This record gives sequence, structure tokens and C-alpha cells, in this order.
Amino acid sequence: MAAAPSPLTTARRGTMTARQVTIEDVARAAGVSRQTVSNALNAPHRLREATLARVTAAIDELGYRPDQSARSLRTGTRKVIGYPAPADNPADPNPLMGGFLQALATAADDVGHRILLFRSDPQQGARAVAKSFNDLIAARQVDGFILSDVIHDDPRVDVLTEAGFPFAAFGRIAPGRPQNWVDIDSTAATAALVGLLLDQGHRRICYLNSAASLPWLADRRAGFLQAAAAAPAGAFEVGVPDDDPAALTHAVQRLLTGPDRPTALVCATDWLALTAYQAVRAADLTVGSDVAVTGFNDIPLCTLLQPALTSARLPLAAIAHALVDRLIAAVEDPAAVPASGLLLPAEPIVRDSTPGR
Amino acid sequence: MAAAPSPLTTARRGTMTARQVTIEDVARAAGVSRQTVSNALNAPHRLREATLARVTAAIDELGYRPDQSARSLRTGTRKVIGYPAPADNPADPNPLMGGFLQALATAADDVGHRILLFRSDPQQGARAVAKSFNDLIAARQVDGFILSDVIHDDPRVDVLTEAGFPFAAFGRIAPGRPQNWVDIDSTAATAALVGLLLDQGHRRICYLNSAASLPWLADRRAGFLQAAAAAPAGAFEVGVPDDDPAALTHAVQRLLTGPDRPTALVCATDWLALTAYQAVRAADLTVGSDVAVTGFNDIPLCTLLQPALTSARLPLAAIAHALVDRLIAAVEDPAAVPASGLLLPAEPIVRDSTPGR
DNA sequence: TCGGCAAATTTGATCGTTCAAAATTATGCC
DNA sequence: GGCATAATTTTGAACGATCAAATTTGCCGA
Repeated sequence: MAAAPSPLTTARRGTMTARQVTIEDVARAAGVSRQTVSNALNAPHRLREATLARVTAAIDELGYRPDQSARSLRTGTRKVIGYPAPADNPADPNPLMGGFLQALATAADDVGHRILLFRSDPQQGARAVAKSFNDLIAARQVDGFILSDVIHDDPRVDVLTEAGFPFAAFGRIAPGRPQNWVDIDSTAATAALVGLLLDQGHRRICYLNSAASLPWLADRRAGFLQAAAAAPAGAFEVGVPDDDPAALTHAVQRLLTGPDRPTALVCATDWLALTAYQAVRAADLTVGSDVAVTGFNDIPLCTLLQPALTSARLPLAAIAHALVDRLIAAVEDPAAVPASGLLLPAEPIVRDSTPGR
Repeated sequence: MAAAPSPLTTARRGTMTARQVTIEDVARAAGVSRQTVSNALNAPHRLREATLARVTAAIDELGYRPDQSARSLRTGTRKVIGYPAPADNPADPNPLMGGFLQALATAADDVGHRILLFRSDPQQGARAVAKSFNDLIAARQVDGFILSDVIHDDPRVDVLTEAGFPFAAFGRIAPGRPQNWVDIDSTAATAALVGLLLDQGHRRICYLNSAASLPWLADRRAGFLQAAAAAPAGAFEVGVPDDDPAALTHAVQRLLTGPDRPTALVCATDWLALTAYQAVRAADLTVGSDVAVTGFNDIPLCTLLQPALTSARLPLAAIAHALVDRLIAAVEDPAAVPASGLLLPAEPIVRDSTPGR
């Protein structure tokens, strides 16, 4: 064989598979040893300024990037965060999942991490869920996990707690488990929406809840009740209709045509608000002037509706950053479990569905 | 130092960080060598039946899973597919992204792969996009990429073609580049929707297009024009209103109150259909009985609307599987570039917004 | 000029796996 | 039974990086 092949200075040729540039190549080019190149990347303060400059130049010149597999093998850290893709439930699709994942990818990028999306279908049973997590842990593919749509006594939390593996959750975790969670203060946000309506003079406000029993829905309802209880005298009602749009429409229509009709509808979700819009129209009333409506989540639909829907916006970027920060902290010191979770506010976005009177 | 520590038979203890189980541990437990364990996993046919059984038992017993980093380092294959998270564009959020990613995670899982989500913001400029891809390539973190929302002359396609790195695209790729794409036959689907309306006796059908210039929108429009041209005598129109909901509503309202009002509205997207619904109501007409409406994409909104919206459903699972299959093929044989892309049909889902007459 | 000590750099070992080739064991056939 | 050949298993090396320890260099004052 001829002399050792020198790395192609231009690795730009599309067709041929160029041999990968290793730390050794950079070392040779800069006239230093492997370890010095490694230090240039991981502990630059240890190098003399001139050396650092020389090595950095060689790195740029050759377009060197350390092989993450080799690095992971040696250091045990992977710079990858696992995120289980929840099953696609056609009955309750999560319109925010796309946006949340974008925010997560951005937040992770800020600390040099990536998101590993893997299948984990709760419908396959707890055993399958546990396996999907344990496989990733055993294969050492991730440093930790971020969970979303966490519910009370979430089996995923149990699996990870049991395994002693770092994670952070979007959604409150039951007491007695690691309190490494971030959540929206849905209660306060709903109360704020109600407060807004009260300020605008509404006195007959009706809450439309979803039939599903999910923690965030319970929180929102609590927020409504709380604001209602603290309000000046006035009649309030809590409707809890089904998720079937047609049935819900009829229920709301009945409400609106009966005596003492509400002047405002506070909806647990934007989708419920859409149904409410349709019921209001079916009752020959107008959203905004006749009946104020608020939603929750601030999905894109809100601005497409006419009038545009007042809603509570989830601070996805802040949530994602908080989750990533907490996870990284847990990875770096698995022993330090945060004493409490973090509640972030959801900002009410006021639009034409709640016009000032 | 004492004797070599034997691996904990029960690695279940949550608090202590158990040493990881290596192939060596399994080999010792099964009374064979490293390589035999490796073969049990990667080439079981090479082992005698009795040996295989013994090794498999040891693997299960110890809960062994090969370290993916070590394996990647040696083999060069990572079992990870990169997916760039498109920037969150509030003006045109993609309501299907969540569902698409779920489908992708599932399809990848079926062939033992995972999805690596990384930030790649086109708004940061072509240079930043190229860097985000090249970083991942140079760090050898992925085997290939899957792109979505691919447009004509997509810069990401250029970057990957240039780098000679495997990828598969959801969305047609311009000729002269690797035709490794999968797409929806939007043209045929739109034509099918028009055909449906024609069958129902509609003769004045209006197409509502979005102002954005995107390939799939062009395809849908072409489908409309094509079906219109082939139809029996009848008047057709093509409206191209703006994306501003209010302005669009007015435009449609004018259409509906003018002479020769259309009896059917074919909308380029479900969101446009939502606006159309509101315009129809504003014109004191009823969706369904007075004016038929169709959408495109079949987002969750469709079934929440009243009447439910007829739309063309994207076969996300089939798309995801096709993309993964094509990518894996490209990874295994980078030389073999498919001669042509793959068009998948979008199934019209008929609902009450297009009632039979 | 020469210790002494800190700073800078290099060397050897190692992470856990698979490849390639060598070594061992089993099988078939006369 | 003996031998060629196939089947099975083992050994040594390597993937590309970082750690830990050893070595060299640079700087300062006596």
C-alpha cells in the first residue's frame, strides 16, 4: 500500500464517499497531538493562544467535527433527549404537538442537544411502554427524557423513577415522586379570563367543560369556580356537556334560548369554543356583541374565526426551555431532586370575541 | 483492587447507578466468548441451536442491550433518521406536523430506527441551514434525513445532494436531482372532489385558492382546472383571494350574493373552508343545502365543523412508511438513485358539507 | 546558569462493540 | 478410522474519541 492517505482537503465531492475526518487528521495538520486537539475543543483554556489558533484553523480547514458515537462511548454522555411520541388518538389530537416539538428542538439546540423521537404507544399496554423506555436506556441512546401530557400517576413517570433515570415532565407529577415538572397555571389563566369578563360587566357567565377527565381540564374548571366564588353577586353555571359536537351544540343552544341566558361562555378548550360559536349562531345570536366567548390554548384556529377568539396562550418556548434546563440539571446531578415543580403563566390573548362593552 | 465486580443480577435498584451490562458479562454468564454473543444478536444462524438458546437466556437474564454508541462506532450505522424541525411560522402553522411526526416515529420503529429532531431554521439563511445538516453529518449522528414540506428547488435538497448524503423527501424534487421523493397526488384528489360535486349535479363550482405560492397549492388548482375542463358544459370560476380571513370572507360573500352564485366551493385548504363557512353564513345561506363546501388535508377541524367538512385525507402512515423505506434503501445503497418519485392518493372523505342532492 | 514549579503538551489505556482471521470442533465419505 | 471440508467458536485488532498520568517546555528568581 502507498503512504497513508491524507484527508481530502475538499470533501465536497458529492459522489464519492470521502473518508471521515478524524481527530488524528487534525492533529497531523496542526502539528500537535490528538489530545491537544481534543483540548482545543473541550478545554481551550489549557492551550497556549498560538497553539489554539493553529488547531482551530486546522479544524476549520478540514471541517472536523468529533464523532458523536466515539465521544459518547468514552464519556457516557450523548447530548440527546428522548421524547416519546404519544399515540395518535384521533378522538383527541393534540394540535399543539407540532409547535411544542419545534420549541423543544430549539430549546435543546441552545444547550447543544437534540431530540430523539421514539414510538411509545400507551394503547399497547404498560409493559410495552416500559419496554420502549428501557430499550433506549439500555442502549444508552439518550441522556434523559422529556415527557408531555403527563397525567396524575402517569405510568411513564413510574418507569423512569424506578429506573432512576433523569427526566422532566410537562404536567404535574403526583406527590411522593420526583417533582421535576413544569406546568401551566391553567387555574390562574382561566380565572384571569373570567376576571376579564367580569370587568366587562358580564354577570351571567357559563363554563363549558369537556367530558374528558384530564388534570389540566380539572385545573381550568377550578379556576373558573374560584373566580366565580370571589366575584360580586351574580349567577354562574357550570355545564359539562359531552364531546359530541352536535349534542354539545344542542345543549348550548338550549342554554342560550332558555331564561336568564348567559352573556358569556368560558370554554375549556378552543375546540369547544368553535362548537360554541356554531351554537350561538344557530340560536340567531352573534358572538361578541350578544355572547362573549373565550377558549384555551390559542391554537391557530383562534385568529381564523370571526370574530377572532380570545384565548389563553401557552408559552411553548418558555415551557420547552424550562423543561430542558431542569432535565440537564437532573442529568448532571441525578441526586438533586427539585423540591417543587415550576408553574408558568398562560397569557390571555384578548380578541374580538370578548369586546369591551 | 478486589476481584472484577460481577454485574448485579438485579439491576432494578432505582437509587444506585448500576454499572452497565456489557457483552462481556453476558459472555461470561453463558460460558462463551464476546463474539459468540455478538453473533447471537447479529447472525444467529451461525450458532448451534443449543448455544444460541444458552446465550439468549443469558441476555434476557441480565437484560443486556448492546451499547448503541459502541456499535455505531464500529459499524458506522446509527439507526437514527434526522428530521429538521421547520421553523414555527405563525402565519402558516402546519396542523399536520404532529400527526406526521407520530407516523414517522411509528414507521421508523418498524425498521428499528428512531427520529432525531433538530433545529434548522430557514429564516436564519441558507448558510445556517447547511450548517445544521452538515453538523449532524460530520458528527455522524444520523444515517440519513427525511424532509417534509419540500418545495421546488428546496435548498435542503441541494445541501444533501452536494454532501452525497442519503435522504428522502415528502414533496416533489425538481428534475436533475435525485428523485427520492414521496408525494400526495393533490391534483387527482382535487379532481376527485370536483368529480364528486359534478356527480351531485353541481354546475357552478368555484375554487378558492390561497395566496401563498406553494407546490401543493399549485397542484390542487391544476386538479380543479383539469376536472373543470373535462366536465360537461357549465360555468366555473377560479377565485384567488388573500389569506386575510376578513377580506376573504367579504370576497366570498360578494360571490354568493352576486348573480349566478356558485352552488359549491372547492377550497385549497381546510382553513380556507372554515372561512368559507363563515362567509356562507354571513350571506344568510346554509352550508350543505345551499352551498356545498370541500376542504383539503382533513385536519381535526373537519369533524368539529357543522356540517362536518368533506375533505381529502392525507395518508400519513403510508407516506411515513414510504419515506422510511426509500431512505433505508438509499442508506444501504447510496449509488442506486430511484428513477422516479412515488405518488400516493389522498382519499376524499365525504361528509355533510357535500350532501347528495 | 540552574533548580523549582507551573503550564503546556504528549503518551498509553480505555469505553463496548464488530470485523477479519485464526483456531477448534463437527460432519461426511471412503 | 482417517482425512478433507464445513460448521462453529475464539482471538486480536480496530472504530474515534477522552481520561489519567507522564513528559516536555517555559518562566522566574537565586
